[in-house]
Amino acid sequence: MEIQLQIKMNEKLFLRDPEQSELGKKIILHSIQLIHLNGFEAFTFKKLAEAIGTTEAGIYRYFENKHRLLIYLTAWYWSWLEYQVSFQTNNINDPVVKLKRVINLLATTVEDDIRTSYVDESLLHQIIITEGTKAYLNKRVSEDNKDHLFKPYKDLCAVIGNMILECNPRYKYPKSLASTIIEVAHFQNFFMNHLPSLTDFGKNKDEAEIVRFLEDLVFSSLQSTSFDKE
Amino acid sequence: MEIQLQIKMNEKLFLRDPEQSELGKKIILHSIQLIHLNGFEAFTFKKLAEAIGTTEAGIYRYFENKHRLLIYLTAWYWSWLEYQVSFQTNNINDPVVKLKRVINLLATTVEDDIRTSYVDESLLHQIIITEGTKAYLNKRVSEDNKDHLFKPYKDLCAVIGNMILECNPRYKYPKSLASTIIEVAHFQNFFMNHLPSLTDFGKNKDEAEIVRFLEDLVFSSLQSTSFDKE
DNA sequence: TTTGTAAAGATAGTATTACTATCTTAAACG
DNA sequence: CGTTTAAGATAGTAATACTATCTTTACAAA
Repeated sequence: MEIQLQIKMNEKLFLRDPEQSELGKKIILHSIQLIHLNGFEAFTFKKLAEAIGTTEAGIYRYFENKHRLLIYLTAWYWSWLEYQVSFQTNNINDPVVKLKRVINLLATTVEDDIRTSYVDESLLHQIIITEGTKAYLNKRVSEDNKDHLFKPYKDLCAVIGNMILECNPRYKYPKSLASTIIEVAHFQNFFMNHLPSLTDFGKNKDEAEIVRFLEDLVFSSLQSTSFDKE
Repeated sequence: MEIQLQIKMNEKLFLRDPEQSELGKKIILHSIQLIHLNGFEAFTFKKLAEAIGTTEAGIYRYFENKHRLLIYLTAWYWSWLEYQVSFQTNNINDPVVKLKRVINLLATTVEDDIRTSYVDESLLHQIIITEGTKAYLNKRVSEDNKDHLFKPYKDLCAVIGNMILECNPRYKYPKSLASTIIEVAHFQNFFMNHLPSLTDFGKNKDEAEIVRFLEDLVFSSLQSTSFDKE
C-alpha cells in the first residue's frame, strides 16, 4: 500500500499553504537542504529562489519571512514527531516502555519518512537540533505564541508530560521534565558532535549513550522516593 | 575597601581589548543594554554607535562583527560565573551543598556586581538566557572552538562536573549532567516567562521552583542506586 | 621643539539582505 | 470564452554589514 502523510498546519504559519502546490513543496524541500547545508543565518530567500529556479517574490508569496519559515519547519517537525510517538507507543501499556520509546525517538537519528515526499526528516532533525531553539529564543516569542505557532511543540510536551505522570502520578514536574527531555536530547547531541568536552560521549559519538544518559536521568527522578514520602 | 574585578579574556575574542579604553568599556556597557532591550537579531553596530555617540567604524576596531561581540559577552559571563562559583563554594566541604549553591547561582536572578563598573550582570544574565546558545549554535562553532572562544563555558562545566563526581564518584555522566544543569536552568527560566505551559512554574513564575526541580533532577540521579549495583 | 605613533572621529562607499510593488504570462475553471 | 489565480519577470528601496580613507587629537620619544 502507498500512503501519503499530510500534516495540517496552522494557517498563520504561512501566507499560502506550501503543501498545496508544486512551488510550495519545492520551497520546503530546498529550504531544508539549504538551511542544513549553510545554517539559518546564511540562509536567504534569494539563495532559496535560485536553488528552486524561481524568484524571491515567489517565495514571499508563501512565507512572510525566513523566521516564519523556520517556525513552519519546526512546527511541522514537532507535529510529525508527535505522530511518530503516538504510532510507536500505540498498544503499549507500560508507561516506562512508552517513555523509553520517546527518549529513543528524540535522541537518535531520524530516518527519512518516505510517506512525506518533500520533507527529509533526517535533515530536518539535524536542523531542529542546531536551529530549532531560534524559533522561540527571540523578542517575538509572545506574539508568535499568541498565534499558536508553537502549539505542536507544546502538544508533544503535553503528551510526554502525561506519560511521565503515568509512570509516577506523584511526580511534581511532569511538564518541565518533558521539555527538559526534548531540549537535553538535542543539546547533548549538538555538544557530542561539536563541543564534545561538554559531554561524556565524545569518544564514541554514539547516540545510544545519550539515550542511556537520558533514561538514567528521567527514571532516577521518577523512581526517586523523595517525593513519595510526605 | 574598593575592589575592581577584571577578567582576562582570550585575545582572539576582540581586535582591540575593550577593557583597556573608555570607548571599549562603553561598547560593552551599551551593547548589553541594547541587546537586552531589542534582542540580538535587531542589534546592529550602527545602533550601538549611535547609542554611544561614536561611529560604526569605531566599533569595528574593537570587534570583528556582532557575533564575535556576543561570544565575548558570553565568555565574559561564564568567566565571571566561574569566579562566583569558586567564591561561593570556597571553604565548603560537602559537595552536595556546593552543587546546590551552583544550581542556585545558575537558576536565580543575578545581582549586578558593583566591582565591574561597565557590566550589568543582571542584564547580562537575561541576555545569556535568551541569546547565549546562539554563540555556538551555528556553522562556525568548530572554527570558534579551535580559537578556544568557548573555554570559559567548558571550564565552568568541568568545575561542576567535578562537584558531581565528588557527590558520587561512580556516576557515569558528570560532564553531560553539568552541561544539562546549565542549559536546563536557562531554558526553564525562559519557558517559565514566555511559554509557561512547557513548565510547571507558570502560575507563580518563581525561580525557586526551578531550583527545586533541578535539585530533584540532579540528586535523584546522583543518589540513584542503579549504577552502584554492577 | 619636532616627530612619530596610535586611537578615535568623520565621511564615503559597496555588496548583500530583506523586503515591496507592479506588470505580464500561463494555467485552470466554470 | 472569459475570468480568476498562481507564478514569472523586473525594478526599486531601506537597512545591514561591512571596508576604506582621511583628519584630528593626544601623548611620548628623540
